[in-house]
This record gives sequence, structure tokens and C-alpha cells, in this order.
Amino acid sequence: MRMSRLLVRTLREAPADAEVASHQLLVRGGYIRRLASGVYTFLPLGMRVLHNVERIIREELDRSGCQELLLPALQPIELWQVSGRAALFGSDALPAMTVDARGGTFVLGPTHEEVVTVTVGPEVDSYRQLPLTVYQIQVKFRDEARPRFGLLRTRELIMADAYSFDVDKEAMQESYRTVFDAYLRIFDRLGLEATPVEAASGAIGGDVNHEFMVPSAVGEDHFVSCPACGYAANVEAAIRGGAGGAATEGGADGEVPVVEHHTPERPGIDDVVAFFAGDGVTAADLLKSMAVFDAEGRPSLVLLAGDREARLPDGWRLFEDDEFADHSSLVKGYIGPTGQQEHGIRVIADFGVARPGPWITGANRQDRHVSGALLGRDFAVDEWGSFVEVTTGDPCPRCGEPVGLVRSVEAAHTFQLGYKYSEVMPGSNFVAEDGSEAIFSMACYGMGVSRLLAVVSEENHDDRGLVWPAEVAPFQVHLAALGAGRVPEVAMAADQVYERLTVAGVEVLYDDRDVSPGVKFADADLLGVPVRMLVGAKGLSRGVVEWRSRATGEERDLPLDAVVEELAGLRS
RNA sequence: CGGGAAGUAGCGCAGCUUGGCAGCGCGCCUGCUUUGGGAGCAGGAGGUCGCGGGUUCAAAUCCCGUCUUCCCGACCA
Repeated sequence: MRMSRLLVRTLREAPADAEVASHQLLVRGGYIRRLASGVYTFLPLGMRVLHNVERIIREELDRSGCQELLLPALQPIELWQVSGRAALFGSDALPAMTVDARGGTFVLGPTHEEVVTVTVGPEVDSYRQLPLTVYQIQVKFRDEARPRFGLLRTRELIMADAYSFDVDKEAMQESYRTVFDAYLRIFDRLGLEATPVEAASGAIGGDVNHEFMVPSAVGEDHFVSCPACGYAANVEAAIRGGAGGAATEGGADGEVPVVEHHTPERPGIDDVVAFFAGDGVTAADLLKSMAVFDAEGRPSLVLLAGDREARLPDGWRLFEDDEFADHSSLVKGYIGPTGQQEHGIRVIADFGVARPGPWITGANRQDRHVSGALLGRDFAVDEWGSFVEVTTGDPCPRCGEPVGLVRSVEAAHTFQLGYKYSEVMPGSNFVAEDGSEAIFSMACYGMGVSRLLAVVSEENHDDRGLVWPAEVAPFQVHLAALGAGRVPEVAMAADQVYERLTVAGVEVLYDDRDVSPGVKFADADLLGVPVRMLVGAKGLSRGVVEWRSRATGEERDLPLDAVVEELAGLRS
């Protein structure tokens, strides 16, 4: 490609709306342009990188036996009513966009579980056709509350998503592992260090699921990582290790009296800390008591240290305001654990509460708190568990060693769906080996392709510009002719090198523009093609072209007639 | 959705306080000179000052409304 013909304009300054390096450099380099908030155009350079990422994904999925198809982006809303997920529209969990047309209301597909289930289902009548994994690379739409950081978080995004169909759960888990491994290979080829972590499943659903996290300073997620045993989980799903407090109960110092305090208008942890501020009390001295219903709907009280953020297990929920009326022992804002068992309330404590105290907690009376409450003497715990958001230094749930927190970008998310969709979407039945009728056990696998461009460029740049890994670079070689306008020999030699490399199958970006050398150098650095080659009067006088690595800065002279031999097969 | 900031040429910005010819840098076009790390000189094109209303002899500037964009938070497949 001759640069004089390429649709690209590089910018010396970053646009004001670009905050992070990947966003700034992709815009400055002429890879992408913003059309609206969270909506981007891929210009020819960006398109080439996108194609390369897609090519890697296709190669690895095809190699794993997956088959590509293309599902519609426009989906009849009736499909979503069948699955029940239409009820989530407009919620934060599923910010879908809809469009009214003559054929009815359509959903701009935010994800494709419904469509793929009703598409594949009727085509499969027998267990003999299984296992089956299909995938697509498609545009998806999500009305993000807050698009951010260029391609990292957008409202229109390109995603690769695979769906597996199996005869039962065991077979599904085998398919899951196959695609899981393919995803690991994809990240490896992209030069990204992706860590699979246990995650929460959100609006997609299912039991087991993993996120593929790429550690990054611009990440919006954090995962818990145990350096000792390898445990890794999103903070939204991570569990803190620990043991119940039996051993520490009874160690209470009986001389600490329980004192009730009049604490009007102080329902929150911060309010109470402020009240006791003069006594050197911190949030860690407070017992946070939360009225919840557990997964079985039983009213319960969860205790945790006042300085920790709560994280309830799936299926648990906090009391609504009006539900306090049915439980007189729970006074909103002034709840404490003492005597709750007598009112039929189970008391469940986080492992972090397993010290005797003394604790400051609610008095179960309006506008009253108590200090000096001791575990074992003044209140009892029925069950222990992990009810806090895990943070650095907490014990690992597997090995007990302290864990760390890693900031990261969610690059992919895979889910073992089981029967969640096949039991509600029509046509999901087939004849099993024993002649009985069965439904698919499914899994789905989503990877943010356009987001990967942001991640790869974020992790591969320096202060001069992008530094693409060879497999995704828009070109393999950036060939610049210096002074071709006034030295015919340079123009001839550069043209010849360009022709020969192109014929040899090397993807070359040929900077044949009549601009000063400094501009060519700066643009080559900004665009980030792995190899830069210079043809200039200096080198020609020695019969060489100058080779330079964008990543390392290493330079070599290549004899003119050896260029093709050196560079052919860069991406074979 | 809550808090904050900003919309002036393709990009980056000044001008607004105190109303009076719409500017600067980069980029773009023409010519000449230059040419190994973002060249120089000369000439030129390009604007509904986001949009609507109001005040005024006069509005980029003051007032009201509205749209858009970015940041922090909430949320997140």
C-alpha cells in the first residue's frame, strides 16, 4: 500500500476527548474515529488490525472444531419475551436498545443466546449430530451507561462469541474446556497475558463461568490472585478464606461492660464512627449488621467488620424497607446481633468477625447503639462464611496465604449455561442415544474483539506511538523512501524494494509521500509497524537499505538484493 | 442516574470577566527554497462561535432553555 493513497491522517496532538494511551494513539494514528459517544469508525488501518485479530480467532476456533456462522443483529423482541430476558431491558443488567419497524419491535442484539438456540435447535434432531460448537464475529449493541476509554467500553462493539451444544452436562464441560483452551491460545498469540478467573455470571446466567482478565492500568475490574496456589477470582465472585470463630469464642474479657449510647440520626457506619470519634474508634471496631434473606428466603442477619464492603452470595438479597415491619427485632439503622435467634433470625458472620470484640453495634432500638459487645457473651453466631469483598492481604480460600488484587480488563467471558436457554427456547430437543427425548446442555463464550484492539495497543506502546505485535500489525513492513523527490536513484530503488516485497507476499506500507524525513520517522513510530525500512541516499551509497525494529530500536543494514530473502515469510 | 468540566475552522486552543471587524498553532491549497528525526518564506482557502429563545443600537461574550462531549461516582454481559 502506498501511503500517498492510504486514507490516513495522523494527528500531532491527541483529541481532547481521549484520556488513555490506547485511545489517543489509535486516533492520532488514524486507526479509528469517533462518530458518537461509544461509537467508532474503523478506518483502513484499524480495519487491517481488526481483521488480523479476527483471523487469529478464526484460526484457533476452526482448529478446535468450531464452525463459523453469522446470526442477525436485529432480533424480534418476541424471542426475548420467550426467554424472559425482555424483562431485564432498560435495567443496568441488560441495557438493550430496541428499534421499532414495520415488522414489529426489534432488539439490537446485545448478545445472541436466544437467537442461536432457536437457530441451531431445529437443525439438530439426534445426539449423533452432537457435540456442536458454532461461533460468529458480530456487531453487538449495548446502551452503556458510560462509554469510556475509546474502544475499551463502547455502545457498539465487535464481539466473537461461540456457543456449544451437547448431549449432557459432562459433554458440555468437555466442549467448554476445548473452547477455553482455544481462548488461551488466542490471547497467547495476541501477546496478552490473560488470566482465567472465577466470575459472577450476571444477566447471562449459568453455574460455572470464567472471565479472561488482562492485567492493565486502565482496567475497570479487579481480580483476586493468590501467588501461593494460583487461586484467581473476580472481586465480585471472590471468597475470603478463614475458619469459624468457635476457637476464639469464650475468650472474652468479662470485664468489658455493655454500654448503651443514645445515637440519634446516626444509622450508618460513618455516622457511628463520628459519634465515637473522641474514643479513638475506627470503622474496624464496628459490627456491620445487615438484614438479608438467604437463597432459601430465610430472614437472616449477616455480620461483618464495619470497615469492609459487603458481598452477598448469589441468591441472597437485602431487606426492602417495608420488610422490616415484619421483624420487630430488626430496627433499620440500629440493628445488632444480640438475641436475634429468639426472634427466629439466623445470625451469620463473616470470617473477619472471629475475634471476641469488644464491638460497637446496633442496640435493636431506635436511635441506640451499644459498645462493649462480646462474641460468645453478648451474641452468638450460628454460621460462618465469606461475606465481604476480598481485598489485599485477606487469606486465600484454598490455601490460606494472603491474596493480592490485580487491576485488569475483562477481555472474554465464558459461561456454562446448562439448560438455562434450552429449557425455555422452542426446538431445543433431540433424540438421545437411548431413544428418549433430551434437551441441549449449552455453554457460551464471548470475546471482545474491538476491545482487544484497545487492550493490545494499551499494552504495546511507548511515548512515540504504537508498537504492534507482529501478528496483528496492520502491515509487516513500513518502507520509507527518503529524498526520493530529488534523488531518482532513491525513488527507483524504493519502488523496486516495494514491488519485490509485495510480490513475495509481504504486506508493505510504502511511505512514498513527498514530505520531510522527520515526518516520515514520526509517522512510522506512531503507526507502530514492527519493521521499518529506509531507502535513502546514504544507504544506497553502500548498497543497503536500513532495517530497524520498532520494538527494540535495533538497526541492521540489509544488502539491496537480500531484502526479499530476509523479509519474506514474516507472517507465513 | 448523581457530582464536575467543556462545546469557537479538520485537530489543539485563545478571545467571554468589562458586549463593538472572529483569532493563534498544527493541518490543508499554490509557488519558490529546503531535505537522515515533525523545514523556511510568500500567498491562499476554510466559521450558523453546538442549537433555540431572550436582553441590547449591537451578543462568541450577558440571561433562560436545550443538545452534545469528557471526567469522577453508581452500574456493567
